[in-house]
Amino acid sequence: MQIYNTLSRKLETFESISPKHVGIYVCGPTVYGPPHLGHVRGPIVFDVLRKYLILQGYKVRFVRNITDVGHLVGDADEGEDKLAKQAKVEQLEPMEVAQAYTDAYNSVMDRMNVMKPSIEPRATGHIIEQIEMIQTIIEKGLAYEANGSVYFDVMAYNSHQHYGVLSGRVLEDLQAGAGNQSRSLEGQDEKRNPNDFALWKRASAEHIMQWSSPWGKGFPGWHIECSAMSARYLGEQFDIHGGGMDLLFPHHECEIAQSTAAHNHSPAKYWIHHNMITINGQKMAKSLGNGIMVEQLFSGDNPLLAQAYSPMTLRFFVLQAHYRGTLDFSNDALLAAQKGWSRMQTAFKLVDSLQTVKADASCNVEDIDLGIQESLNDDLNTPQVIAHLFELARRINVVNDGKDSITEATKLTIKSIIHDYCEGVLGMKAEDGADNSGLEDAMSILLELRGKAKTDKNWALSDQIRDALKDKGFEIKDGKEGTTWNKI
RNA sequence: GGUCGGAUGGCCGAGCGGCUAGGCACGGGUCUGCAAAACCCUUUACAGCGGUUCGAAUCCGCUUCCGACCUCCA
Repeated sequence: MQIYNTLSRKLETFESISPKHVGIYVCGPTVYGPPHLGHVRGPIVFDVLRKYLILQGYKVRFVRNITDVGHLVGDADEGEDKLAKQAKVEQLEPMEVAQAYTDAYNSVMDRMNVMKPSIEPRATGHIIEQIEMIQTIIEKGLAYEANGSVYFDVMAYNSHQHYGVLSGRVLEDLQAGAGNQSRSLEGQDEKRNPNDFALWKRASAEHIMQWSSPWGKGFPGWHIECSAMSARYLGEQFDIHGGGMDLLFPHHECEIAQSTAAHNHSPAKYWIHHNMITINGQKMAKSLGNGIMVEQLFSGDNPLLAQAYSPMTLRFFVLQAHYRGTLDFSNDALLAAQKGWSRMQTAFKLVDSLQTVKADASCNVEDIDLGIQESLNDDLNTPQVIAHLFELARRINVVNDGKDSITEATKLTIKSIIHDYCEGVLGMKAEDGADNSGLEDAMSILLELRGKAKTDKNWALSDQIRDALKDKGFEIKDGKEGTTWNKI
């Protein structure tokens, strides 16, 4: 498989560090608010990657953290701890806030059919590991304490290593630009160099979340948690580190610096970054007020939405774009995804009832099977995979209409393509009202009555039944072999 | 100001030197009491200007727009 490595800015052939085992670390959410659309892309993309690796026979350990240590809020909020701030507003304990939003996040992940991480470590549960790692870095002379805080010494590090390998940033540029847009950060004057970043921050008295450390009461810096937890669960060197492009700098750059400082080598072999979801061409951000909560999408309760969309529609929508490009969100785009996914599902449900022939079948499906594998191997090109699946749906329909024929073997291949790639790798599972118990009987009575009305050419009545059922969410279809129904 | 990405048909989105995805919407048809569903057909788009090439949406240069990031804010 070819995969784009941000570290080299090139497509590389994926080779796991140890045979048949893959370690993946993905930066998880900071749980200080309900999940929004932007939170959804990364988990889906890396879920697909994980599932594809599993399909290829790899044993995957997938670690996704929960950041429940609040970090400093930006300029407007006077450096108050994010979680602590929200806690005051809501009159809750910080950990209660973190727990509630962690649950909300995981619930969304479940509904979107994102596999649970193998390990889901919390930052607050790994304070000791973080402190130990900071100590190691200090011992190596690459960090220093100042007034109860510890900073990473970027200049010292850069004299032996390259600070900027990942993001392509040059230290001089950073300094040059620093005066321009940079905010006035607390404790800036304690640093030896403005580029130094915090490993540990001294906590002020009103800071709710704080821990004892060799440097006094405080809390860990933003970047150190991922370094400490990935090393703890995946080792000092692991295969894949994933995250959003917005984390590339400074977060991932700092992770590399910290890990390299502590362990003498770069932590991850492949760095994979997905692009952002935009609304009207702009990144979704709280500060821009254009965020759509995932719950709102599922309920339709947002001015930008004409209706509610299902979790699988969202997933399909995300997968219809390549992970490295931005994806522009709109109601129309979601609607298109919903209709497309629905059509594909309808066709795939037909497979079991397809008639087969012994020989001389006019329809074959090998090319699709191969095409999908090629697309997946080509930097996880899910839009192409979906295009192939639509072609498969088309062929199924043609066979179903009796205009083409397939052998039993082809039918099995079709089933395995759907099973392995659509349900498996893409993680698209059928969505219909599973709870139809008793409904069948009631419905057959209605349809019988309607059938009678039709025989009597009482169109008014038959249409009335059909329309009324449609209002309630049941669609009636008159086919050649009788009438069928399904939940919309 | 610095760094890095983009600009593709009505919309969303692949493609990244020749074979010109896919979905949705639109139009025509088959089927149908009418619908729905399904199938078939139709529609040659790549910001602008130069250049390289037998050949460019794809490579190079310039221009114009747009976006992301720039240190404690996924």
